[in-house]
Amino acid sequence: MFALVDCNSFYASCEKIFRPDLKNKPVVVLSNNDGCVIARSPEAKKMGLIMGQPWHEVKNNYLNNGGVVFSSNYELYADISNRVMNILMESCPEIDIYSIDEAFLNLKSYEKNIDLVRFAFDCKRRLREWIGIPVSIGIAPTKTLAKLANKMAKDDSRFEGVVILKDENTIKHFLKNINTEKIWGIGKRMEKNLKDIGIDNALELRNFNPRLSGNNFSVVLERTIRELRGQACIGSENMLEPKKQIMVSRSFGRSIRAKRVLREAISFHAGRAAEKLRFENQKCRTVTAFIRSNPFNEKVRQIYASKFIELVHPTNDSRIIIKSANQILENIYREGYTYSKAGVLLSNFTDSFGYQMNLFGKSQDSIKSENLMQIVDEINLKEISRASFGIQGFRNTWRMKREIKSKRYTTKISEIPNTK
DNA sequence: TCTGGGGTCCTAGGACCC
DNA sequence: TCTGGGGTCCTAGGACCC
Repeated sequence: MFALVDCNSFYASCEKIFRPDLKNKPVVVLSNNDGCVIARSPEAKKMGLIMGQPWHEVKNNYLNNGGVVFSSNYELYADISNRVMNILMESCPEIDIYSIDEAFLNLKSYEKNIDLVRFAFDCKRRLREWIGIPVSIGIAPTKTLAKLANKMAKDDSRFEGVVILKDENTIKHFLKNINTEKIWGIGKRMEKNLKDIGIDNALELRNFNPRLSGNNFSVVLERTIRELRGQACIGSENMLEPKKQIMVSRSFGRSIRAKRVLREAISFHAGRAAEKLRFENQKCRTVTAFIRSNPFNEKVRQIYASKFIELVHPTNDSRIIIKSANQILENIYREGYTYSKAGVLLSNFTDSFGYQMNLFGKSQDSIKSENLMQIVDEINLKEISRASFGIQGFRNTWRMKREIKSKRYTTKISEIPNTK
């Protein structure tokens, strides 16, 4: 059996922890640039706000009706997430952290010896009392079913946040009332394809044999079907798996035309990406950069330009990565367009300990590079100051908007809540 | 005026090889 | 007039996820 523990309206709940005055009030959290709504407290959901809705469309109405809003504060959310995961790990060491706000617990080794209902409510209570985060828990024989059980726990208050799907008949009865699009792994596209051949709910999908149909369905769908039948196909992934790509991209606070400003933004993102790469103990061989116009603005001429560079030697040196990204920019930049976003993607990793060196081992250059990067990282990590590279610029005219951010209550000594 | 960011996996099709 | 068969590897792009 797997348990899926999922935090309710995670970002909004994080904001409420340190603001008891916001209890029972609608709270939403916005994406970068204060662009759209990405988390809504139950009260905000009731007001009809939709996930991903552009903020400017709802702003006035929402605020006039007493709604409270925050820019995203990822430092806070990451820290709260760690605390949640640590507590879960104490309940069940075999944990698979799936995202910032949810984790699968593999209960296989001791499900026979514990009362699942009690286990679930204990977890829930602990997270609520010790951290202040409300969660929903779904337990079922496979991850896909646990996901569905979780959704049910969340949507129907009668279950008090916990749903356990165990015996065959309950599962069948339950699946009959689930639309296919609600299933983990079935998106808009697949839902339509299934509808075209007459499959509308999860039970029908469960009884479907994709191999017998003339349509081309991929192995992904077959896996989902088997999972619905109770056959676990999505195992416990090793959470320590290294990343395969690192992306840093941002929309600009305003539209940009000048190459000079793009250069700063691209350099900044490249530097950030290199930093992340070093923390992963990896080196990359491919650097990709892109710039694009605003796809939502029909009035401007559209452009999406991207290219990549293959490096001869794998690296995580900020200087090389920044330089490569700028070479790409020189290449892809076209005058006369208005740009709204830029980004850098690193890929093709080798871990930074073992890779093919030249005949005579490490060159002086690479030792110097490693030492320099280490010092840069230390300065930034300890917040002694901020070490950056000249080309990354100081003007920051492209920086994003983040006007209503809460404090870093748990990670910054000067921002600790003050209750006087 | 104002519409996020960061990932993974899979597949088709091209290049290349014997 | 006639022009094989089978394989691997890589990449771009699609679909999906939170």
